[in-house]
Amino acid sequence: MPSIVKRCPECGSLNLHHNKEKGEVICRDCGLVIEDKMVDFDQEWREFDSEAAARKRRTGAPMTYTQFDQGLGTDVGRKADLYKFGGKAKNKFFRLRKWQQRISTAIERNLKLALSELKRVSSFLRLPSSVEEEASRIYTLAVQKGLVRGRSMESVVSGALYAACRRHDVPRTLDELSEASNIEKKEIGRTYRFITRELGIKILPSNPADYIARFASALKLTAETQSRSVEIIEEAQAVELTSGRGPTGIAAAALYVAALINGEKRTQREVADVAGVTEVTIRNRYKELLDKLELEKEIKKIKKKKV
DNA sequence: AAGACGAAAGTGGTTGA
DNA sequence: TCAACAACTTTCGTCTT
Repeated sequence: MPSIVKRCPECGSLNLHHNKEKGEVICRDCGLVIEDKMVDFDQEWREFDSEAAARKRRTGAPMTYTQFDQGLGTDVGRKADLYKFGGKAKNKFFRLRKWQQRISTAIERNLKLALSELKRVSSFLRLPSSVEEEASRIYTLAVQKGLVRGRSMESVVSGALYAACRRHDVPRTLDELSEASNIEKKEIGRTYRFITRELGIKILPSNPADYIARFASALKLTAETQSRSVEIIEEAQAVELTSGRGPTGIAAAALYVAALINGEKRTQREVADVAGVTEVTIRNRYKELLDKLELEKEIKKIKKKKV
């Protein structure tokens, strides 16, 4: 596996975790995020072994959904699209394909615009190309199913991006999407729910720990605090403290506590701002954490030290 | 004076009759 | 379709550092 970074600059460890989906390299020993905006080295496309034909076709430049005319046009509805659909949806898909050929020019126009908007937003958020690719694919499917009708193109783009982020465990908050696209948070959430439902895309609730690296670096917290807060989240999950709660709130509270314990206190306000939740939510989660976990002693220890 | 705390009322979405 | 409900927010007064 090609990698630019060989050693953790913080602790010198060679035990690095290269997460290509997130575009991050993390040191397994000290938790330092060494590179979080790296290039994605992988092929953007996976081979699906059920599709021998698709493999044959795949010579020359890689097909990509981020370019409206490459592999699209009258060729929309390639078999690779079907890999996540069942038999019922397949028939539908073939019908749509026929349709598609008739109105392909209109769709091409739409896609051209939409995909450039998608690129703009995704580069604003510095998303890895795998996510951009996925979002393009989702958007393309949405257009083919006519889901954009009655909705603004931009909001569907944002919804597709949000869904792609979630699928790749590289979650961005709705606030971030909203800031990047100038679409209201509500609207993005609405279209996100709509298109994932209509396209039958299953998305698991995101893991609070996925937010830690980003929040922590925004708050300039040390690697120890980071890994500490991930531990806290894991403990909390073990006691079922996390289900049904907003993942960002949990991440924020864990980070807040970890910072407190490690003597790098940040105010609730600061943490709340980067996590996109309110102080109240942090307090609530924080209180639950103290109740259920054995953290009170540690915090008291810190307090005594100060006095 | 700033930060932390918590009560109360409001919001938008989900669920179940 | 509507009401109950959970999670979260906003707002605001009070306590702590």
